[in-house]
Amino acid sequence: MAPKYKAPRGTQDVLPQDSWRWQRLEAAFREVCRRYAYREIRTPVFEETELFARGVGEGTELVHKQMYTFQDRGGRSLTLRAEGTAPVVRAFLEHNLGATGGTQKLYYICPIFRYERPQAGRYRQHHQLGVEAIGSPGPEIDAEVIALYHDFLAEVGLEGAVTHLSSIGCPKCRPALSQALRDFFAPHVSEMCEFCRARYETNPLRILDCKVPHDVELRKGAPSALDHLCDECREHFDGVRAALDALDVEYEVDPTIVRGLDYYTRTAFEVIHPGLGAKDVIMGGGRYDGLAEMLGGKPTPGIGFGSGIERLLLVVESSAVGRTFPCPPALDVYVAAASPEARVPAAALAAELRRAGLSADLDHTGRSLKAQMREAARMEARFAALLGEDELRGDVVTLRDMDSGEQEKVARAELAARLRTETA
RNA sequence: GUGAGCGUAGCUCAGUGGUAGAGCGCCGGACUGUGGAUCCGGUGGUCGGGGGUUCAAAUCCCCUCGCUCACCCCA
Repeated sequence: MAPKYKAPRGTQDVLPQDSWRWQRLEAAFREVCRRYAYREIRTPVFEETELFARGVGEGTELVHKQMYTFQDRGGRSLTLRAEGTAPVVRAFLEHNLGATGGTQKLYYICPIFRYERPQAGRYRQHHQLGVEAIGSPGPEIDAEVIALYHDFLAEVGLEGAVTHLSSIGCPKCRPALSQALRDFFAPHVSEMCEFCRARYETNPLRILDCKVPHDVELRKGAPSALDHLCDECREHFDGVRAALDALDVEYEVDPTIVRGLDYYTRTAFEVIHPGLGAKDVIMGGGRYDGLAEMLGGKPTPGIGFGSGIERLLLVVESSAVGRTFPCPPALDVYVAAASPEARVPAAALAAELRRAGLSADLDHTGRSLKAQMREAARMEARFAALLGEDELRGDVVTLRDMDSGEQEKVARAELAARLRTETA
């Protein structure tokens, strides 16, 4: 016990017995992105600190105290990717991806770093899969992005997720909403929980997101974010709803949705999956029409989402989907040496089978035949190929079906072809 | 950043002042060339780390690190 080194706090190793789930999830996402014609973008794992500070917002919790920031040897301030959208928009601007006109549709699967206290479904290094559609202001693209995610969940086989949709307005209509909320809550400030009293000052929208029962009571009849949208934002929101209906995407209108990053405008959405403790949001996203301009580019609308892979896997493992996920790949054949003299020929046989496209393994530690057979069973090998004195003399192998226990002698020259048909 | 619970074998855990244990796993044997069943044997721990109290500490006290959950916030 007490090994000298452990993975840093809030990070984790994905071990071989788990990594196949990651691969399965990522493959499903790539497949759905392919159908929707989103193409992968890979950005650096660190960026100039300024990118996040500017793009995400100086006053946000994320920038204020959650960034992994360091100085490199040249004195530059760099920050591990704290969030998925700003780097993608930076790359979009840097390489002038908008030059071709139309919408740039991009997806990513990458690690995200935030200095937070870890808990269920929250890590200092976690991984997100997400998309960004840059260049289109219309509500149709908002609906497409949400539909893509729904199709992804269907591809994974996950049920029970609920999409919450709202609009948080634009810089033109948001001040009116904040003022309306302050007016409404002003008589009740002293009754509210300590956090909501702070929210009243900093961001009254967040009072709508509070879970304290008394505060939930207080906000009955409170102004809704959706009631104070300007005409353009209202029209856009209605357009998103109409497009979602046309695409047959189910959702709930939820005006309590709040965004933690400054760049969000208009459409905001979250996908919730219940039964995972306090962290039940598996996907969050929205529109960011002002971001490109904030980063020094020309005004370019955009929308996207990020979804936490660790949380998705938590949901998958606690639901029936775990059973529908394909099992880890079984081994085609385990080559067992019945005697020390057979070990080198066994290695040669394994190499031959591998070159024929089969997955084959064998013992490298000189264990007994019994132990080799145990290992074959543990690895869920479809077949075991036994090689001993008799087999070497007759240029054959004893082929054992690990499920039925039946075995027979097969000419070595025919083994690969035989196994290929049996395991096809 | 705040609060609570927990750190004993690879895993799950028992042991609350007196020689560190069980089950599972792993290795071997019964079956001298054959897995998943059974039985037998074996391997395995600076009891998270440091300091203190005591004749004696896994056990009591202090500090520290880590894990877990919750708050804040978020994927």
